[in-house]
Amino acid sequence: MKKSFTQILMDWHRYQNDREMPWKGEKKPYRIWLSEIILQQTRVEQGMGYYHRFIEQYPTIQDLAKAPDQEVFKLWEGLGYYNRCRNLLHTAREIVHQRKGIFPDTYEDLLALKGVGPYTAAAIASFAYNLPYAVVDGNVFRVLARYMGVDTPTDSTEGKKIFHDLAYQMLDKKEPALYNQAIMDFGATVCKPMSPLCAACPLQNGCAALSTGKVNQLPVKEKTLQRRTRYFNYFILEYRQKIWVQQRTAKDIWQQLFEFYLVETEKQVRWDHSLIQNWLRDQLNIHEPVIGKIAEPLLQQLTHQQIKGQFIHLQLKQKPASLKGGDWKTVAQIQELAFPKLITSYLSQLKS
DNA sequence: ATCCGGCTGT
DNA sequence: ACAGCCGGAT
Repeated sequence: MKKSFTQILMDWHRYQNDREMPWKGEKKPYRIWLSEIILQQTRVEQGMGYYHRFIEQYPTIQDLAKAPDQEVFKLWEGLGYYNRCRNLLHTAREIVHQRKGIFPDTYEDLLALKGVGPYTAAAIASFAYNLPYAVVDGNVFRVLARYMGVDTPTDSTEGKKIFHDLAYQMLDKKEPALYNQAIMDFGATVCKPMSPLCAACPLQNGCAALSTGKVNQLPVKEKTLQRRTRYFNYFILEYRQKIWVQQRTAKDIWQQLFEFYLVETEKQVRWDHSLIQNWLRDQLNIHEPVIGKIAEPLLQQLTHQQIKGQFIHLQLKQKPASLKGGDWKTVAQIQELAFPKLITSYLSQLKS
């Protein structure tokens, strides 16, 4: 009897999969949920350290729920997609306060949690409770698209349905947790996006893409994202050992993170002393600033935008009355706040 | 220097 | 349908 896709995958997982992750085999829903939220849009290697720090600092969901926002954001700093952090806190508090700390244990209830979509609900349902839900993530799209030779775009409405149906069809209904882990690990280590290991692949015999030479063309995506460029000019305003910072609250990138005084411009500005002086005088009524370092612009690539960030250090002789919405903080206070990567990487390169 | 991969909320 | 980050690979 020929072995099925599912059986081959399960055998590979059992005998050849040596990918280790700290949450593998984990059964506590809190830990599984936490690891899945951290791993959304994030590589395992990058998320690992964050996972350990979160578990150490917040061993239970009660610990997380009672933590101050700012502390959690600081721990999340650098991971990106800061909405995930907001949703993480929201959901922790909801579970503790509305559900007596008891984690939901059905797919529908999991899906209703903020920050939990179909993928994460299926992951928690299967890993924590061994319920028969198939995860559909980028790995699953890739493995199924190649093995089955499906060229329907994965980001189309039709494609989503096709791949969900296929994923459920292939799921090992008796061992959903093991199967889901198997297919994702397989996609990550064998059926990789670039240079997949087809020669050593246990599924090579039945692979449609391999036999038609289309491995490198699958999976298909229909949308190519558009990027716009924005210019963020940060004035690092210093007055008596304190620096002015504000929290980002607008409906924009980096919500709830902190930043220095921001001047956003349409185009690259070539800042020189007279331009800076005029700008400060006209916009903030600041006179006779001591202009320090004018750093080279830094690039930050976001999902749909490219940020060109420039930092300019200024020491002020008087406290400007016209600054609104922010605060003067000491360096020690600033270290407690979470900043976007653009800013933390600028600050860290300052020291070195 | 540029490209690529990775889910959820509105 | 579209917007949100970062690191590693190329």
